[in-house]
Amino acid sequence: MSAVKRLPGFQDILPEDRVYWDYVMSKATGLAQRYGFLRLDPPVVESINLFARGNGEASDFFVNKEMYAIEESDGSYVALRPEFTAGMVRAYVNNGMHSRPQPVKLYTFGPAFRRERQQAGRFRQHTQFDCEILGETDPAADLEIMMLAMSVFKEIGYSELEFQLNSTGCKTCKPGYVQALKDYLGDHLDKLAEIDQQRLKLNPLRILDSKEKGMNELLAGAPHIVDHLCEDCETHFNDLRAMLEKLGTPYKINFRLVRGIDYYTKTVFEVWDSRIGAQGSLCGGGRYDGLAEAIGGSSTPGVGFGLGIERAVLGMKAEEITPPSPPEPTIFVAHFGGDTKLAAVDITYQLRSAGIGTRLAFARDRRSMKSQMREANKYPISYAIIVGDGELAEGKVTIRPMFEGSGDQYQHPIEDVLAEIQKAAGNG
RNA sequence: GCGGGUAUGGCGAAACGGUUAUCGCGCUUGGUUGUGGCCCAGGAGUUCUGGGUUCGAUUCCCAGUACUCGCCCCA
Repeated sequence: MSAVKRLPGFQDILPEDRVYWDYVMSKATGLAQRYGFLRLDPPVVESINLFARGNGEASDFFVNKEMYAIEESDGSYVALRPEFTAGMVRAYVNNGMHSRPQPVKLYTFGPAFRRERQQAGRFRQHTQFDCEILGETDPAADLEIMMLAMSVFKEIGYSELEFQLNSTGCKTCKPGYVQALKDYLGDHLDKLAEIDQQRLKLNPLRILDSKEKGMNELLAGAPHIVDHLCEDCETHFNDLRAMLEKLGTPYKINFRLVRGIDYYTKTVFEVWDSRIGAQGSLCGGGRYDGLAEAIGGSSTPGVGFGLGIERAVLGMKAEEITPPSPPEPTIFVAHFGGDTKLAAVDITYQLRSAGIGTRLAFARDRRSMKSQMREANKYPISYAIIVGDGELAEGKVTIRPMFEGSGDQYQHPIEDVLAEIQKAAGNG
């Protein structure tokens, strides 16, 4: 029988990779806290309605949107969350967080699921760092979200970062723009790929980020949404730009950056690694002033971003950023079984209780000292404590320094081993 | 759902239409009785599966499967 295999699109995060993850997560957490965000973890599973929201037949929706849906015994559907924002807003609404000081600034970490085919950096289970500011319309909140997103990468050590920025308008001005875009593309139907002709009917904004050939040329003459914004959206956009410029933060207006669903409003942004170019999108976010209402809450403005840890780690490796190594035991305790093993166990737990990382040699029977020392040598051990019959009879153990340029081994009274190691390790 | 690429021991590679398929790393055992890193000797691999071509295939062809990259979708 062949071994059970990991599901396609899912991954095992091995110890060597996990240190990258921990690094990203510690930087992100530290920044979020410094910005005054509080952690809130919504559940992994939510009602399908949270994500489907009146988009016609729910089953079509979650099949089309590659969602992991589970049928309950009463015939209703629940889903593994495909993203965080909806759950965060639901939590805000359900927990009456509008009665807290506004805005409410929240962050979280966790897995999200999309039933999609695997490609570079995209998995069926991916892990996100997510931040939201709820209950605030000030573009300074948009700025805060953007700066927080970029700062995570900056702190990790990314060197060439910039924003791609656009506005997606609001229910007042977006329809007018969509019509203008449709009119323009309708005049050039013959130049549209089949897939884009489909999109023209279903979701014309998506044509803006089409990957079909010739789109750069065709879209060069297309209308830009920033020329179609209503007064409110235009002011918001300009205020945000003024703040970015005040901070000297590089950004490019990218009229092809869009959101197709209508509860998205105003700001849309991505953080790009400008060295990688068009494929360099590291994370994205934006404003969604219509979402709370769409899920049945009272109108609450919101802005946020989600950052995929996998993508951040991939970039770290590309940038050759090495995360710090986790602490490892520096003391090794070797023995020869029998009474020496009992003494070794005792010493090991004395050291561990004192907060000293210690590795005990395992051996069901007597094990050769060569083998034990070879084991110790595989780890960053600075002192080996050897509990031998001879020393034990005299109430002593051997302490053998193992770091480079260390001195000779020596014997030391067993009852004083902890103090001796504390002293030696303090100097070493 | 659609399309491209790749499939050799834990990992990275090599080889050839034909006797026991090679190397490095790693793992593991041992090198006299209680001691690391070097060195030496030994140990572990049905060349993804199933067909086909052939006297004979790991090597050629086909299918399947897996992995991978891209498209669709991206809240």
